[in-house]
Amino acid sequence: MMGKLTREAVVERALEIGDAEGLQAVTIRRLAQELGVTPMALYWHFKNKEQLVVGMADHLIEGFEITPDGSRPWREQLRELVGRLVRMLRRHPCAEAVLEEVDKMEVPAFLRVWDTALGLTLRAGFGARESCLITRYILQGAIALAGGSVEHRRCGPEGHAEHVRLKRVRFQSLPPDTYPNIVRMAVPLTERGDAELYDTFGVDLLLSGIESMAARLDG
Amino acid sequence: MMGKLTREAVVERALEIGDAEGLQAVTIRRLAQELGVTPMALYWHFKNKEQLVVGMADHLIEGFEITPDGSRPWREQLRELVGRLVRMLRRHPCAEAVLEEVDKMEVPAFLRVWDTALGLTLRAGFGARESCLITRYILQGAIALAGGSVEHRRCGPEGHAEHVRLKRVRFQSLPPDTYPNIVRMAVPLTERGDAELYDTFGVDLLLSGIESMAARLDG
DNA sequence: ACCTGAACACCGTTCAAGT
DNA sequence: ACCTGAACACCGTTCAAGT
Repeated sequence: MMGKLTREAVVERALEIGDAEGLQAVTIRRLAQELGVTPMALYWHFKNKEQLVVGMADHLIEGFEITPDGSRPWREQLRELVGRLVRMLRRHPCAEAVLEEVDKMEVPAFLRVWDTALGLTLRAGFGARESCLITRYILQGAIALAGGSVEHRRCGPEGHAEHVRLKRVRFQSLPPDTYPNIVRMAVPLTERGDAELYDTFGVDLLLSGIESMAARLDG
Repeated sequence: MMGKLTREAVVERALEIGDAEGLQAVTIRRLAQELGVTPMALYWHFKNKEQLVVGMADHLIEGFEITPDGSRPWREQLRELVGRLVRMLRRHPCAEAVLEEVDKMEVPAFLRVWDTALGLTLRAGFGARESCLITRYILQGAIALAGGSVEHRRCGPEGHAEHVRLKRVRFQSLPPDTYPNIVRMAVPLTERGDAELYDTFGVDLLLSGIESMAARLDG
């Protein structure tokens, strides 16, 4: 057809489908059909479906351009790293699912982020085992937190609004004596467009845990 | 066969398979076969596979027995809640996958936990929107953190040890100039048996973030 | 109420073959 | 090197039918 079937083109198409309809809609056969090609053609470029998802993850994280800088404070750099992760996760509705499904050890770009985060926490004065736990905490935490702020854009913005309304109604019609807070807070629970809160309060929340643990080290 | 095919029996068998071989091994057909029954028999007890996974999630969280107690400090109660979540997640290797796949709104036991957490953060003085974000952060964070401390027990403890060794070798054989910290920390990165660190330092990490944000409210 | 049998529409993947 | 065709073993699910 038009142009060549390249690895990158496949991955980008997969991300489009995933962002629009959820990762479960990304299927070898569906992907092949949309690319005007036979399903088996994809097996030339990817060993199997798992490697395709690895490719998607790598494409999402690639280009974060983290430059470890010994002169800047570690908090600042860690915050920047987390901020980029969070923003990417909100741009791509399927990113959370991709990063959960994938074996992160197979994703070069993720390993780079991880390595940078490790370097920063070690510099903060944490021990080896604590640093491992902290980096896992912060990366997974960022994914979980930012992922929660995203609804799959199944059918454009109007479908999204409808989806929110439906969810709210379901919360409100729960038995109020067993779920008093959820029923009462149905509105704020379903408000998600609120990107600002995630970028400030959310990232603060993630990092302040680490910072207060670091303060205990110094004290 | 022996005994009746009950909803609970199906869910428990599904959890056994999931813990032993991973959630992707939990299949309607496989489950039916192990229960000595036709695949379609399961559709009498569950509307579809999604509802089966909901049942698994509910069974995992059920019986947490969270009793909101106005006289105890919120930090303490929140810590207890998170501790129970973390311990359950380590007992059940497939719990993380189950809780990620499922729509948590459909899981009554999870809604109870969520409601309790909401009540506690509201009592701590956070606003409605902040409380929603914090409870999402702490529940998702606990899942992510504890889930990371678990390897699927594919083939007993000896297979597990072999799996860890293999992972370590893969870390060590990465290019050291692009992943210096990961290569250097290959050993602590792959040590996971270390339950104690997760139960103490890990939970501290999660909660100290919230506590320091709460301190800013008072200050 | 509880379960079976046969069928449908979908998967991922292999393997030999084409150009 | 890059793609196709046919086939295999597996899914979840429906629907009519049995007891």
